[in-house]
Amino acid sequence: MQIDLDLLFTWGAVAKKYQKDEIIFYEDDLALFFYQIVEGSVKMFCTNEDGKDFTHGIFKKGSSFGEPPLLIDEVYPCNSIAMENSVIIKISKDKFLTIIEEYPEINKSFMRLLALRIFNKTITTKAVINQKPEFRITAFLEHFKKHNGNDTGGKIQIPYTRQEIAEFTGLRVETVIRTLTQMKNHKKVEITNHKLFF
Amino acid sequence: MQIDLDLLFTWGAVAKKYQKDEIIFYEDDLALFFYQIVEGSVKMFCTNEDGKDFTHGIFKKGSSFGEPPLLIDEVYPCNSIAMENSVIIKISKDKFLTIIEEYPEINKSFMRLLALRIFNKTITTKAVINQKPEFRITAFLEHFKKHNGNDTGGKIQIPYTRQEIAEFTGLRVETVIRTLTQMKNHKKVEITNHKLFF
DNA sequence: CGGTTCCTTGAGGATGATCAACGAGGGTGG
DNA sequence: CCACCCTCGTTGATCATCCTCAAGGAACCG
Repeated sequence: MQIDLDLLFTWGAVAKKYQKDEIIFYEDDLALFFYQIVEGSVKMFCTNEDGKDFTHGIFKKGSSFGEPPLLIDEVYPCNSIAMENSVIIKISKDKFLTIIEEYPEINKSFMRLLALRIFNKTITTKAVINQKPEFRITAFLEHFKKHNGNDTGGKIQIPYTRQEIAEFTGLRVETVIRTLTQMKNHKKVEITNHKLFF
Repeated sequence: MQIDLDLLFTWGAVAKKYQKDEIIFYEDDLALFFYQIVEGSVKMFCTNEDGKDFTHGIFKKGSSFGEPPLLIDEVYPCNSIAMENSVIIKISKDKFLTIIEEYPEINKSFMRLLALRIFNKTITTKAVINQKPEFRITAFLEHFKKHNGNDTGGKIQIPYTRQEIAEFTGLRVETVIRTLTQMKNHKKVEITNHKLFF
């Protein structure tokens, strides 16, 4: 979703700069603000006791993130971090809740956004529950392509490192590498100069 | 969420009986109706190519289910099945969308429901991504207790079979059994007469 | 060209899945 | 009341595979 910036500022929002790798909020923080990315990108992730990160999602310019806990007086279930130098607009929970009550169009598109998130999480869960690495990776690649692909049907480059793919799929780097090598041999992906195409 | 039954009937909803184990909708069906349980309970699940089921959620009397695809013109990502003889009220997508536009209170509580679903799915994903069976099972048990527990802090009986726990956690029955036995030895659960307490 | 980050490979081990078999309980019908 | 069946719980042995640890190579950038 994208709420108009002027509208947000009218309601008292402020923009804040975050450096690359700066944490925006931590897991277990109480949710107090609505965040929308003006410039840059943000990753939501959590770390388990083994020190292994899992990426719940990446949000780009124009997207909001971390809204669900606002509506149910909950704490954040994961951390969020700026993946590059970013500008993020924030507005207090109360004002955000007022905005989605006052503007029917925003209300509708926000509701659709939530529905889409649930839908995507269901798909992700289906993929991640599957033990086979190739299946998980393929699901991730398809999801990426669906949301970022040109519709020509041709292969597109995947702009993530093996480590990042590992964090998206809940696998280890080495497993990702070995699985991608197999997939390359089976012509399911292309790898040129270590760059991955799907 | 619970929409008032009279209201739903006023808008043209109809109630339908489903036998135990009857499928309500299939994965990949286009979403055309809003469903709310009047009597009985419903499971959303999907089956992977190994024939292993994963349970995405169980919905009880008073709950609605399968709403997200309605809002985004999508197909269902999983199947739904009546877990017992049930009565379910259904109303067309268009009428449902009108209702949530017309009634601010319903709109708000529906939005909160969606937010809660996202929140819970995030928690579930965190648990399921963790390879350790004990962690996954504990997360499941805690989730169950949180939503069904008396607040006395005492142990409650878990009304699911080992197979059902396996389907909730993405593990195999034998693994669930062995893990539960270990947890019993470590006093993390109680097992009396094969009944499980947490 | 030195450092950093990312990619790759190999060997070994841990562990969950799989397969097979049996036990336990509850309900039903004779 | 008992025999039977059906579902659920349990156990053991074996297998497949992902993770782990360790090492080195390739690309990129100042």
